[in-house]
Amino acid sequence: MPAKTSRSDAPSRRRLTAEEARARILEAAERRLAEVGPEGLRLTELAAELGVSHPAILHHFGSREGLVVAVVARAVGKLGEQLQEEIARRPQRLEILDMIAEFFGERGNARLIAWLVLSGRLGKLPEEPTGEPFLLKLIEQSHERRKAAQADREPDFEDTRFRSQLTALALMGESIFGDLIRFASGDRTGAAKSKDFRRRLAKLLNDTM
Amino acid sequence: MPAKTSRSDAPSRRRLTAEEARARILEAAERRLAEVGPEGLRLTELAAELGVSHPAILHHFGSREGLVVAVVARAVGKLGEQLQEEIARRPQRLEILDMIAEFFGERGNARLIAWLVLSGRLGKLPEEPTGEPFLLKLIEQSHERRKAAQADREPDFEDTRFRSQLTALALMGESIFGDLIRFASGDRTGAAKSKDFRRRLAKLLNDTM
DNA sequence: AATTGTACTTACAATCGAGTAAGTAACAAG
DNA sequence: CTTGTTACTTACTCGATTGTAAGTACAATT
Repeated sequence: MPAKTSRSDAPSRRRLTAEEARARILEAAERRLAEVGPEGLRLTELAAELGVSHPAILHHFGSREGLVVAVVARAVGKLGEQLQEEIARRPQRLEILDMIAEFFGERGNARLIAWLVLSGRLGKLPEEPTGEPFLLKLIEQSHERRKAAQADREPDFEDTRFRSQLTALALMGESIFGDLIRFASGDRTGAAKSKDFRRRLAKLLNDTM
Repeated sequence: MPAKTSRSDAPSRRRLTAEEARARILEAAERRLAEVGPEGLRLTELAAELGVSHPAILHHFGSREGLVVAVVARAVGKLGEQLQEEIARRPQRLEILDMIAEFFGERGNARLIAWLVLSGRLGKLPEEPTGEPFLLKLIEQSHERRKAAQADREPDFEDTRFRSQLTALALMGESIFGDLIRFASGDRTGAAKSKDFRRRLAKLLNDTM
């Protein structure tokens, strides 16, 4: 007899709308994914954390992989939005770096992206999940600023793009490998050193602007 | 009845020394690890690739995790050695970058390191697997060169260290996220662009030396 | 109030992968 | 040749994990 007719201690079960349930699951899954990666995600574990049974998750996402895909789609969307939004404020260089670093580091986004790239879920052609080149606007804005700063010799756009790519790669790298590289360099580790790295990077970029 | 008494078609089985066998397994495991990561490594799969049964691997390494640890230990050792060795040649800046990039990229070492960091097998205190700060010598050498290049104003060692860290982080980041970032920047992808990135990075570092 | 849709449950099947038990044969040493 | 060691095999156990089947209860609609 599968599923008892009635549970004696049932305190009138709560029932979420599909949207609410999906959102709750996505959020928890995203957190977990940044920690353990797409291979490490366990449905039973996630379900326990949410206080539901694991088939509930399967009910909403069809399969484990379906859940992962959904998380990625949402994360990529959020990344674009947040970046746009914050950049609209046109902050100073170091401020931008701190912002991006915060986005990458503290919220575990660099880890998530790294997991996805390594597991082949992101960055492979046909590039579907990545969507549009959402960094391009940021680079264009940066280029405008450079042009304004030095009216005499026109800066090369390709150079601006390179500098933006360098920034992105350095910050992503820093948020993942930062302490490892510092240790290997006989340096001290930790958040203060991370901040120091950003300050020096901002200075280097400003000096050669 | 476990294990038949004799195989009719047995063509006099080859038998490797423990050392040979371990080396063979380590090499294959390292390659696989860079591809699928420590969670993705399957003993049966690896064994099939090597043409042995999977308990043979367990015989030499005790457990799956034991194999992973052995691979990491060997990889870290090799990294230090190779780096030392190549640096002893005192090549030019771009040459160094290409060399490191080749080490990171083509041989999948950045991927391997990334997997290990993400899965918490590398970079955690107490830093045992990392050993000594093997980048320090490289940085010191770089600093000597800077001092020689400009006898007038003495360069700051911390600045040299920063520049080395930036280089390492940028190159590791590039070898993993390079194409993703380029795509997001509306740039073209591929090895040529990767090379171009290195050229620009070398130029930036030389110009601000 | 009856009906219908669906969010969610328990129980189960099926698979897959690490690790074990026991035996076999290759090689070295006496 | 005999004997001991050990590299390696086959056959298996056990646990973990994804997915399914079937049923239950909550909530909206009529």
